[in-house]
Amino acid sequence: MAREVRTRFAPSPTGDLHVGNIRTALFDWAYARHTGGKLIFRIEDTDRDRVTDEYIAAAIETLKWLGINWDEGPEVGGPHGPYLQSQRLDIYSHWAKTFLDNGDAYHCYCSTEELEARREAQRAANLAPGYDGACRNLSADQISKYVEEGRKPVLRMRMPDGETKFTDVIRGEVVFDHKFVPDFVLARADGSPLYTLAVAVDDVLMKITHILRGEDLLSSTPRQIRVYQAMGVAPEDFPVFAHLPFVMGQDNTKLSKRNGEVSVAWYREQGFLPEAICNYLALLGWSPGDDRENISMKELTELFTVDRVNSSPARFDMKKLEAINGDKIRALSIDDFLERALPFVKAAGIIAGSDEDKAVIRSVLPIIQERIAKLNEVPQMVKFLFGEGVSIESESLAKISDSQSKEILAKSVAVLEPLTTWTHESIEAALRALLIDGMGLKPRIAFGAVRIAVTGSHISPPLFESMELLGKTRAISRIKAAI
RNA sequence: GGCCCCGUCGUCUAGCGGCCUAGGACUCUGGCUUCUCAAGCCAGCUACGAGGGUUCGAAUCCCUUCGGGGCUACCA
Repeated sequence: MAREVRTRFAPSPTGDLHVGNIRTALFDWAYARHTGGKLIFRIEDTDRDRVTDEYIAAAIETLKWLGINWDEGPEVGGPHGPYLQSQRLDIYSHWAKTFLDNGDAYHCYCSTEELEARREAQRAANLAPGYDGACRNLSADQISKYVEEGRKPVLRMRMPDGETKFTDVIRGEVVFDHKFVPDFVLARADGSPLYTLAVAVDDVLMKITHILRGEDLLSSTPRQIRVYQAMGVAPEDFPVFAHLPFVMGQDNTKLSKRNGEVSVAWYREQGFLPEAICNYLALLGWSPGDDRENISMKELTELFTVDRVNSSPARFDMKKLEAINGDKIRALSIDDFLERALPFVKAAGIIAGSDEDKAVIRSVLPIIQERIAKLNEVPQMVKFLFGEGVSIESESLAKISDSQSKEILAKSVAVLEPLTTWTHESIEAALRALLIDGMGLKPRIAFGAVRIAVTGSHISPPLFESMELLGKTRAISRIKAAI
């Protein structure tokens, strides 16, 4: 019987979770859900100088917001916890000692300076830089001499001669000659574990069956496998590896803070919908195989398979994200749209949040829904509905300063004031009869003037609907004010 | 430098030997629609990095080359 799939997302939160992390998390999640397996969420915080509690909390919050949930990990717990590596130090110490006792690992007394000097020499000689094995077979005398010098040893894993061969689901068979995989450090001189130790130990102990991660970790796979072997794991129990292609920035290097917006928090603030971000990211390095591009989270779990993941890197394209975001916004029900838009309107200081204010926003949402691509555009579109008067943008003001515009506005007031029913139909009928049929004006000229007077801008939601929502009194007084 | 990964329109991709004079999406350009802006609809531009093979036949397989990226820490 096939083992139950157990994937894991194991970030090292040294900052806000970024787009690349999320793409990985999304694939891990989708694969677990697709197979009916489990997603384990683990925090790799062995380097506590760089990982803070704030970042960890933010990572959890971001994942939840995106709709990525986990079966084991922080908050939910699980049978293989704890899920923060900083709380698993005893476990790593145990294995470090075991490796040392078994001779799989050894103490290395070389200083950082010595190592660096030798690496430089290797590089200069066109050799593969890496640990030269100086401390592999130290005699008792040498060791005591080093100890007397006050040197503190790091724990280094012994890489035997030979090669490591494994099948990456995305890249096929990959082989690394150990000549290019030097003995690597497992634990610092102070005994604290490094990623190389912790990641492998945890994947084994947490019974991870599939490791989907960034391709930058491809070359560290032989080291990880070496640890599995030292732990006594049988080859058939090794996890399956799948190294995901990078998400690249505009300059075609791995997406980072330097070449694009990477923080998911930033995208959230800009008004991108979580389902749009996930949909877009899912399409970066993966496709369902047909021409579908609008994919919900549920559909993703149904369609996602690792063998459909691309091996080549994908460039992040903000334009496409915006297009998808616009589609998702248009697909929202009005109530849902309202809930999502409200925080942006409040943050802009347009409303305080009374039920009355919400009702006004809700009334205008249908006519602006297809006009925005991001939620942060909502405030600008709805603000004309608040306040008695309206301040007219300077650029627009110039367009209604001429005498013809004044005439249009004045006559408009005259036909609007007698109206007994104030609906967009009645308003349009009155204005059309006057300006288009009566005065023979071009609609864009005639309605443009009224639009500026009423909304304060030459760009606005549909005019007649806007006037209806604004109410007769305010609409007319604004027109008068502009004359 | 060494090792590894990657290479289809500007971008994301479909394609896994004939269905490809290479399809879709985003972008861009033009048009239609139209009260502005959008949305929508239609049309157009633009790609198999190069060179060798294998084969009746290659975007698809192999080799070389060029190009891009990653790794090369007591970071992850």
